[in-house]
Amino acid sequence: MAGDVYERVMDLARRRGFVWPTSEAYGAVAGFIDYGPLGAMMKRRIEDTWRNFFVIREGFYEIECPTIGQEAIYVASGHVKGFTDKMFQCPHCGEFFRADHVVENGGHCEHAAALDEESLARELAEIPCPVCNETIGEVTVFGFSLMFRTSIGPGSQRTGYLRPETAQGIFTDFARLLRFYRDKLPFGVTQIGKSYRNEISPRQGMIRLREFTQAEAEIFVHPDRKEHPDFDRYADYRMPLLGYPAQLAGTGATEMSMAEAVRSGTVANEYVAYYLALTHEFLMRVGISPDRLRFRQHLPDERAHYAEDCWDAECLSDRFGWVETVGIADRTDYDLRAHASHSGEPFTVFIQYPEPIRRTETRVVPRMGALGPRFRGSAKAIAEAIAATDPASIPGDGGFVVTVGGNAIEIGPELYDVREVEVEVQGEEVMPHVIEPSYGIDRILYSILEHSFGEEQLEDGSRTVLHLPPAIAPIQVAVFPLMSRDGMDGLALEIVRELKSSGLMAEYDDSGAIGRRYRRQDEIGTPFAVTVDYDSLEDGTVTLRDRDTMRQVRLPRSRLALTCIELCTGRLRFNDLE
RNA sequence: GCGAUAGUAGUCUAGUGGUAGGACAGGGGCUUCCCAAGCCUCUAACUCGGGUUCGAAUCCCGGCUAUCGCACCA
Repeated sequence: MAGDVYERVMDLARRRGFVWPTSEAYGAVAGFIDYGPLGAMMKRRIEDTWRNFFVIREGFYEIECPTIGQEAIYVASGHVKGFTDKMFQCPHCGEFFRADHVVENGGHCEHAAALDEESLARELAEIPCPVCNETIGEVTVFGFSLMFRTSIGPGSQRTGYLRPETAQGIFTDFARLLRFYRDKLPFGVTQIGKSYRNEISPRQGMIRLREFTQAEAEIFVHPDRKEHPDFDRYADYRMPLLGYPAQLAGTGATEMSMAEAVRSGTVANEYVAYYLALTHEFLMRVGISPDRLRFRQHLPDERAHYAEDCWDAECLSDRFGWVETVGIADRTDYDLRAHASHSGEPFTVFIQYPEPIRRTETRVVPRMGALGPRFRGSAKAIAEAIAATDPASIPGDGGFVVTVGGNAIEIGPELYDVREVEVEVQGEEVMPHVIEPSYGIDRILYSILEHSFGEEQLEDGSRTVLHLPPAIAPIQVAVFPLMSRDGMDGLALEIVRELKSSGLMAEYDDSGAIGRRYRRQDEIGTPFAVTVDYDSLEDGTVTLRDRDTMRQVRLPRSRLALTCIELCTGRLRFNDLE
């Protein structure tokens, strides 16, 4: 068969209804895909497995925010400014360039990224084009935003953006989420949904999409307590880690336990290590092959300046090489701090001390008995101003001036006392740090297809198989009558109904020879096939066939549904039945 | 985005300025059958738009998509 693995996998995906180009009736659009019947089913199963890990097991409730957000959110998050490239087109040769890069390389300016469009255009006028070498001359510099922009409501009064990541919804809901979790750290919140990036030139199939699905968890932790309360679960979990020193030295990944990884400083803290291991377990569960999976630490210049540590789970693709499918970062308090300063809301948690801290402070205490008669209605405001005065700023002779309502008021020593006061501090406001595991569902789904894709030579011919885990396979059980006569078809249909009512996705097929039907199901990854034959009519047994080994066992129909459920949930393996 | 190349049933492919053919897949039947068997039969295509021409799937221009190279990839 022609083509590389990517081509053969995508051909299968199109033909059998996993993924195809969008809106082909009008010509497809690059960077957008449609999930067909089997793909949508498989994607949902991946998402449900993810929910099982993060929502059910970790207890991080899922929320759902709009995909359109008002401009202020993305001004605060830095996307409006940082997610834009200033570009221009050479009027002579038509090439597009990053304006700041050309200006910097032209030697005219050292920090061109800080210049506005007009200044960049002025600088560019004198510079030769890097491609055609003509002096650029008069040119327009425009911002190319990777965010899709839209307007909210009639009259285009309000700018909105399609979210470039799901995370911001969780950050902007922080105060309500904190209350939901009853004001305690740590807590985690998840969201699965579409995000949008207007990529300049998306050309890697499902790998770089303009609309894609993210599954993100934001875990809010105390900045000084990055020991994971459940770290024991993964302390001895071993997996290969490719830290940045190893990348710089050109050595390979080192296998180590998570406890060792934290102890040796390879991974910054227990939280990051915990989610590295959880991610490893998750990816294997959904069908990523462990020998085509690695965890790579970001190099210091690759990492965002605020991130304390950042790792990517990368899946090996035959065509694309190592593809980033999951990012796990300790983002510190960067996001919450940004939203706090832009919104004016606190974005902090009040952490009560185990014991209140008592200390003595020197305070200026107003004498209300003297202030009241003298200042009457203004006395309260003046007393507050006096109390707020720093005792150290009061000159030796005792008099000072406070400003209340724009009026300077002379305060004599008879109006206040300076004395030692005992104060009790119950706790402090803390801005949590954020641990963020962020999963690219589309890339994971593609990687699973590629990793599970097999073309096998058999004694008589060949077969194409997707070795999908049963929990991910779109269809779990196929049911065939050996022949569609003598009541075998009726019995098979009855079995399909029974399996479906047990919650399994079952499919009936009586078309063509039995071998052909097995092949059809192999190709879409259906893990199990049930065949109804003449014996079934006699004694009520059926055969159950395993996709990967092509072996069969015979079992009574009465045990079929439960057996299939146990096989699909992994409580039972097929060779336990043999 | 720029440049090069390409686009024929679901898939692969033949063809060429004058009737678009095959294989596989798919549907219906026959066969009665446990790993793509056989026979009959049916469905189904020239990427889209414009131009040249008596006539265009074929030649020209443009769009779209794909592949490759360049640029881009927070």
